[in-house]
Amino acid sequence: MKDLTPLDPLLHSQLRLAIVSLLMSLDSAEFTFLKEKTGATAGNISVQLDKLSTAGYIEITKSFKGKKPLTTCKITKVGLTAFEDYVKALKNYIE
Amino acid sequence: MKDLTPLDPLLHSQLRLAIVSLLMSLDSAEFTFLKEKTGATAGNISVQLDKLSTAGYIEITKSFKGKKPLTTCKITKVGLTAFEDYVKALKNYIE
DNA sequence: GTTTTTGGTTTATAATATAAACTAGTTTAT
DNA sequence: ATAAACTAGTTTATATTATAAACCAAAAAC
Repeated sequence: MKDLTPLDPLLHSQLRLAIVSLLMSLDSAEFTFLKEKTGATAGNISVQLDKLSTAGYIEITKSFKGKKPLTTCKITKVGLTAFEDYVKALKNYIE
Repeated sequence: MKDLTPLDPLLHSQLRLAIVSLLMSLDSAEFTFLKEKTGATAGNISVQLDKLSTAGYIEITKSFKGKKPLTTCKITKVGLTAFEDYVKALKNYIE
């Protein structure tokens, strides 16, 4: 019957899922790009990136674009696997 | 490109999603059954059923099985549509 | 008849998401 | 040259949500 394996709480969040979803198809993205695409506030994004980074799901690189700070994000192997597992688990709920 | 339409927060919750997922395939379920299947505490389920019911996603019927109280849940048309919409939106995130 | 179990609800607490306020620096206009 | 406004974020406070603990009424077991 239905397998209701708990869903990774780190990914089962509107904004973090949106971010990781974008990173899955882009491989690398800038902070401002994520802000635009998700429509979330900068503060919210900052917090969620921190959580994903702390969990090792993404890697954050800080540099400069000209003179302005530039935050770039990239999904890690760990994040990729976590996402795939999440999707697999989720499908049991929605199919 | 990716359509990150916000996910219905009422459904995007581990436990409520599990409950609605079960109701989708069962059409009707008892409180104790949901408790068993989800592994959640009775209090948690009680609260989440209330929220789903208030939103009109499920219909709750209170009766008696012999002499014991019996709470039965059934998904409504509104709930069914909401679930379908949720799944549709979600697929943009995970596919 | 009192203890335990069943089937819940209510309420308190912990976790999470979100936005508001702030920082540090840059560009623009005066 | 300097004040005003903007960029790119971070930190912190608040609102929301999830969850569990405590509770209640009735029934069943002892």
